[in-house]
Amino acid sequence: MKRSTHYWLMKSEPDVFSLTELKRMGRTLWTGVRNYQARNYMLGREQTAALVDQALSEKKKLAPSMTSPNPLTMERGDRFLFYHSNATPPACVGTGRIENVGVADPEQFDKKLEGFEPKATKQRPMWFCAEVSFEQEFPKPVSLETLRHDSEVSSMVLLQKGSRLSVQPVSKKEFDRVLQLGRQLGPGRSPSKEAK
DNA sequence: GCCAACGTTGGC
DNA sequence: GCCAACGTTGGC
Repeated sequence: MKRSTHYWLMKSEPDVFSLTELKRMGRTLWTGVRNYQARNYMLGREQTAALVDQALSEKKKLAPSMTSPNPLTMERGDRFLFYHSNATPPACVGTGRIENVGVADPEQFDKKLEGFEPKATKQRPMWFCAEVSFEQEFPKPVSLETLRHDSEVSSMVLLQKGSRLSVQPVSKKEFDRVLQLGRQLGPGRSPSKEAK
C-alpha cells in the first residue's frame, strides 16, 4: 500500500541558505542539522530501520519515537514549507519537495566545516539529511506574525512555546492554509513594485 | 542516573 | 544585544 504524502516545515537562516539559493540550485542536500529529533525525521524508513537494528544489536538506547510501529519520517515525494528563521521578518517563503532521505550528511566528515563530527565515520555516520528540490516561491511571504494570528494554523509546531525544531511535521490542513496565505497577493501591491 | 553548567536557537 | 527555552555534556 502506498503511503500518503506527508508535510513538513524546514527552517533555514537566509544568511546561511535561502530559498533564492535553492531556486537557483534546483536541488540540494539539507545539511547541517545537528539535533536528533530533526535528524530522525529525515532518516526515512530504511535508515530508521537500520539504526534501530544497530541499536538493538548493541543494546543501546533509542528514542521511543524511532521504535514505534510506524515512525513518523520523510519519504520521497513529501513536501515542505521553507521557513526563514532569524530573518526580517521570520516567514514561510515558499515550498519544496523531498527527493531523497537518509543520506549521510557529508559535512560531518570534513574537519574544516562547522558541521564536522569527530565521532562519525563513513561506515557509521551520525548525521543524516534529506535531498530537497525547489517548488515555488510565495508571491507574499507568510510571516510568523501572520501565522500567530491565523486560527487555522494555531496547532503548528512552529507556534508552540519553546519550540525550536528545525525540521518539523505539519498537517495537510496547515500546509494548505499557509499556501493559501502565501499565494494571495496583498492589497495595494502594484505591478511596478513586483520587480526583483 | 542525576543535574549543574554550558552552548545553541531564534524571536524580539 | 538580550534572554527564555531547550539540548548536550560531563563530573560525581
